[in-house]
Amino acid sequence: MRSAAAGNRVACAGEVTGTPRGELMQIGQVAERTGLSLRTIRFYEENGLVLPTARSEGGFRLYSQDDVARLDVIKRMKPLGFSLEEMQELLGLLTELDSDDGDRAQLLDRLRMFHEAATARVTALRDQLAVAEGFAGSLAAHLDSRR
Amino acid sequence: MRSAAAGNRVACAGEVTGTPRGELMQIGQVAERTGLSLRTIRFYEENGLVLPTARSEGGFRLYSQDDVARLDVIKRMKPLGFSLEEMQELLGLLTELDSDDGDRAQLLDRLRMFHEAATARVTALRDQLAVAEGFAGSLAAHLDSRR
DNA sequence: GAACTCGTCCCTCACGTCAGGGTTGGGCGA
DNA sequence: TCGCCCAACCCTGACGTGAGGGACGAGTTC
Repeated sequence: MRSAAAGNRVACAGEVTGTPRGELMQIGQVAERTGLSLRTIRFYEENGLVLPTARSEGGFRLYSQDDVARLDVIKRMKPLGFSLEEMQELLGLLTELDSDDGDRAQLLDRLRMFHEAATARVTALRDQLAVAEGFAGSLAAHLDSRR
Repeated sequence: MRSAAAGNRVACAGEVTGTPRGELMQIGQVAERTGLSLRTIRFYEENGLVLPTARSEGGFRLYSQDDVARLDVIKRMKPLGFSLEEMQELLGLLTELDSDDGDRAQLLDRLRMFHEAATARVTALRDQLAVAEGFAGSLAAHLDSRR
């Protein structure tokens, strides 16, 4: 299905491979880079998580390198089981901290709460892992005894 | 919410604590024991995972010790991310193996496949945990540097 | 009569999937 | 050089799914 060769953009002079910095890419390329599905990327936009930097004349979404970075952050957050709403808040928090304009102390406080939630989720994940390992082990035991 | 004290069954003579073996309990007690919600237990029944051993005259679900054991198995499977359908199959498999009647070799083969799937899910969980730890760590780093 | 349970209904979340149509840009004929 | 075609890509909108959550009015049990 995915025919990578049939790109509709000819390589410019000096361009070696992939998309050069400063260029915008459309959703398919972003999906390839991030490993997210088109639907997922659009869904994140619907929910205000990552808005494409631009749109083409005809309405195609055009993403910058920064947009892709945001998507990567989301991808790294996912195993923590945060809701989209929480991810949105955290993303906003991080960009606000980068461009210092808000109430620094309050921002850091909120960030600390996220960190607490994250570590809590990590221990929950560890517990889940232990249960999972236990179950897999008991399956193995069943197999051994019934051989 | 969960009022443990308000049991609607009076203790019989000779009964010290909890529900004695051989007795049936209704859904609330089962929920307490398993840590599953009433809704979840009913949902599992709807999907053929755990049917109550009996019903009261008036239609209350009545569960045996074995039923509770099945629910516990499900609870232990959950972190592996199996679907309800898969859990149903695995439960059936196990009971078929206990009461030996079917094609033993084939049953064991299917069990082996479950074991493989389980170990695969375990490694996936480990990966997720690693990502989660990484993210939590980067949050901590952010906090440190912005202090 | 208080606590418990029943079945039924709609709600949520994070997407998947389908349908039907529009856009992009290279290539080709004229 | 202009126009058109075509494949590949993309759009919106709507409905479906999995695993339950929550509420409700009525019935049951003790």
